[in-house]
Amino acid sequence: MAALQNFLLRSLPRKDYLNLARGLTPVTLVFGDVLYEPDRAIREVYFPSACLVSLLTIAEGHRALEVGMVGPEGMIGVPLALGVAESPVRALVQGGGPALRMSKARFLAALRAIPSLQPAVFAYIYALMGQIAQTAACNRFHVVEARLARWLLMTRDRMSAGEFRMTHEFLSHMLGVRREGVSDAAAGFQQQHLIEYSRGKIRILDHRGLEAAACACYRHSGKQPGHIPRWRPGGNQAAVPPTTCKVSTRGRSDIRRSNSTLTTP
Amino acid sequence: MAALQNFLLRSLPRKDYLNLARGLTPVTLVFGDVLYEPDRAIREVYFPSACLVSLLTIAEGHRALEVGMVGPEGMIGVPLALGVAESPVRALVQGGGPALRMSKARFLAALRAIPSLQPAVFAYIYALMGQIAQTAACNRFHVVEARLARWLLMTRDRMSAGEFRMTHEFLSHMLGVRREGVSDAAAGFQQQHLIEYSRGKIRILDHRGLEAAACACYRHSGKQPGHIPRWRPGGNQAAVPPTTCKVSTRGRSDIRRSNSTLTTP
DNA sequence: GCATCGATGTTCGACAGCGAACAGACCACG
DNA sequence: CGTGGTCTGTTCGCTGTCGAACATCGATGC
Repeated sequence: MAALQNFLLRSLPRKDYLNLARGLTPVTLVFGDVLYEPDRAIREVYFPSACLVSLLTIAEGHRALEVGMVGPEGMIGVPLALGVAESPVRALVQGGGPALRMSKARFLAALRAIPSLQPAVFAYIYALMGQIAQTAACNRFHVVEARLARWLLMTRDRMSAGEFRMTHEFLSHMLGVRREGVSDAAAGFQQQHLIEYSRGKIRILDHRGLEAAACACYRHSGKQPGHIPRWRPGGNQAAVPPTTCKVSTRGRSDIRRSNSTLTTP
Repeated sequence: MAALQNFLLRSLPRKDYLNLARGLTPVTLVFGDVLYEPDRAIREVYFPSACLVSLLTIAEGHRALEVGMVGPEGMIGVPLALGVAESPVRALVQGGGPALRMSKARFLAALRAIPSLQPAVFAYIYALMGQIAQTAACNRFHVVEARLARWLLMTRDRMSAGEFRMTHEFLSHMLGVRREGVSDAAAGFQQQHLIEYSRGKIRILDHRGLEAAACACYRHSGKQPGHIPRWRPGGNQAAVPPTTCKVSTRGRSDIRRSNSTLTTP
């Protein structure tokens, strides 16, 4: 059933979910809808089932820039869980589809009444912060082509569909580049038979090929929208040794050096 | 007293602060210390008094990039408040100075025991998310010079000092550019008598001049570390007709258009 | 004072992305 | 069935940043 397609909700004990469900209204989000505008009041939250919402920030005099992507793994409206009723970003429906909506009041009440909800939302907030940080670096360092590939794959994962409506113009707003830059990159992919597109429709043909063209960010934070780091009371340092990503091609671990000469005066 | 220099703590009722203070240990953070490494366990939290910690993300094969800056307005270790005991970013001490430290266990206990603490931390998490998003756009769109000016001003505000130790090399890691790019921009500022520097020391001479050279991001999310910034996207020159926000220099409000043609299939 | 190392200055070619303008292709609608 | 508007292709010069290499200058320790 569609209601359970949202991973965040699905992670709750069934009893709690049923409890919560009374306040949930199935809706269909439509491409182009703006759910939140920066600094405007948040009136309801959304749990995407098979749709996709972009979080955008806008720098004055420039393009918009996507800083986060919310699909069935998360929810729209996390600031409410932090006690703030506005959003720092614009939330734009980017792939239409079914979602579950809940009013602000009901959501706040549910946070108090249903003990398993808050931890789930918090874990998602944590994951979202990581995603935003990762996206920031990606947007700074990687070329349009790699970012486009990453974006297409992430969208595909969240929409569970290999085809979606999306113009180059629109994409340029997500990636923070010119429309021409998107067209260039897309044309390249089409020539390699990785994708095909026409007038606002894009279809992914060769998923693995696209993955090869995408930057590593996709492998790190893109796929597997469902997984969220678990908190172990004991602390879990042993588990993950690496992830300390190499810093740059030329050794620059100097940044960690103890710097006897650079102690603050 | 130095302990109260942290705005987050100072926002608590005095009684709660005194209660909390028993678990706080005054420490001096030293330039270059790494408090957290991505995906490693968080063992304690820090409340900066007059020091500065950078949150860095690392894209593989590239430079580091600062995505957030924490001074006396915030704390280090917010994931704990979300029930997660690891950090998605590296936390690097960037301006040494006094801070208050608290063990993970005590902090978690305090969150339960002191009712005013959680809302304060949550409000800060919200502000931090806004800052990260804003920084992402800034890093994407603005030239090195403007970002350098912004960075210097933000650092000055948080360190409450017009002079600090900082090499161009180090700065390049914060801004995500080459060292030479920083040197260029800095040389320009020095020639204009906005700053002066030598061998790892930078002094701000003309604060207002720097502000003029900085991107608007500084005015929107940079200064006034004490108050939770009501973050506004880019310009907000008064009458931005609400939901329409200008998207780029050339009219592009088409992004919101009702899209009868672009409804998902 | 001298050696050494770290910090900064300078230069080179290369290139990704920008801003602007225009042309062609395709679709929806009248 | 044509027409208008949208989407995509293509071009131009320009600028900011990159990568690499090397030169100099100043502080620090011997």
